[in-house]
Amino acid sequence: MLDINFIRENRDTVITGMKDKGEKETEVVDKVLEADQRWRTLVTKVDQLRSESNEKSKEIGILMSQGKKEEARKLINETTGYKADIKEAEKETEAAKNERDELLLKIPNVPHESVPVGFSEEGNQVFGSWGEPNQKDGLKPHWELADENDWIDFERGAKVTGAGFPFYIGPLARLQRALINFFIDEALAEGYIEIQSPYFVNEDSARGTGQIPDKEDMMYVIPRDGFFTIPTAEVPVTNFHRDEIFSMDQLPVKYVAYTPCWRREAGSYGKDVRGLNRLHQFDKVELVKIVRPSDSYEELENLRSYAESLLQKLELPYRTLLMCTGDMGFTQSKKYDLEVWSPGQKRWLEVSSCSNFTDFQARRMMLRFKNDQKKIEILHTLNGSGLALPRVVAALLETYQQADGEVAVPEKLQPYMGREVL
RNA sequence: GGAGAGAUGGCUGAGUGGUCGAAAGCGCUCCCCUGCUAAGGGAGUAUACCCUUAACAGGGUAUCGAGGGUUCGAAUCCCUCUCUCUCCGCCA
Repeated sequence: MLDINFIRENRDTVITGMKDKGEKETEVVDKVLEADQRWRTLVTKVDQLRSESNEKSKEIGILMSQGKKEEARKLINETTGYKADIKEAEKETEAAKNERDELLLKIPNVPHESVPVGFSEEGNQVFGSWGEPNQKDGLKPHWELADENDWIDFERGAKVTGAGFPFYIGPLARLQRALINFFIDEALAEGYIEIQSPYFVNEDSARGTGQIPDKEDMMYVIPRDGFFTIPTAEVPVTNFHRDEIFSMDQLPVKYVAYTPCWRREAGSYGKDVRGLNRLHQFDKVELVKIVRPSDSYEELENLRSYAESLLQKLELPYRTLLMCTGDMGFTQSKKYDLEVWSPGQKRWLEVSSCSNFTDFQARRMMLRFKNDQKKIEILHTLNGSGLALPRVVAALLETYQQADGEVAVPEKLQPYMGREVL
């Protein structure tokens, strides 16, 4: 959610930002401003009425305590009319506020000036790359390797739950556990605090990080209890500090959290969803930062390069994309995607997405801090995957497959696996 | 799942219809005093929003778990919900 005062003062910037993100209905900006103006006028009116009414009530109180019943009664009769007036004005105010807030939720975060303008994948810029993508023919895709060795069971997963809910068996189950531990240990060495979160969240939390109303359909719902299964640890972990005010010495806050993630992925199909490329349940180690506004873009670069370092340590070639305005999310101001090379499929697979949300999430969550002048300010939030497991596993299997049919274990993972081949 | 108790400011804790955004204590900040330390004295110390102001600041409204109701007036009375604690049951 953007600051209404920011919109008032930067109407054109907001509209340009919306257009750059591919949002057509930019007239909401003026509608918001209109509703806000109406609300302000009404608030002033309500406050005025309440003030008068309070004044009279206070007088009545004084008269009563002095035993002047008759005068008090007279005043009570005069005051009765306020009730209806206030109620009426409150109703209008509430309506205007709701209208304003609903419209406000439809306005996306403004892209940072360093973000390239573009409206599709083509607009993304290759920010950097590492390693040499293996273009050799004849390398097997991970699903073949997994199938030949009975490492992943998609069919039984489909029987037990549904498509996109695979079982991992034997060495592959262990490989996932090794990756989780490896990722968490690396983050701890970088000063992140490990945190374990609930896997279900309530509606307020989903709203806080912006899954509602923008991306409601991505989440599984548990209607009886009003819960959503988390699509990413970002949701519970960022909401952890909802409604809190930090002091300067508590910042920045850095968390690393491993959780499963559930995504409905409605509308996905084709070769994109083959094997481990796209699942309804997957494991991810997530990094969340809560930082001072002045530091957030620098922190984004740190986050990006940290995520990159993980792929380097696993010796998996990758490239980093700076996402263009149109391919970034509703809530982000700047975003990098890390894509690992999949030699068996000869394509890039997204394994991490590092984003700066500036104050967009924090405002809705009332996530604030007291600055040097003891003034309250909204914080900035960031997050990034460090990393998402399935595609790392896919790239790893395909990259480390050997002529003899075995799959080697990357050196850094060997202590976690206790062996050199899977 | 059954029975009971409770929810007040950073913390502890008073307050059962009127000048209560809320006593007191603790903590914290600033000042004074004291050659260090300890003790003492004074002032201050929630959040959101609206209005006025270039700004400093000032005025107003709301908030005592949440929402609704009664009343001229609610922390205080009524209803609903949530959460916490104790006991019983069940259980990884």
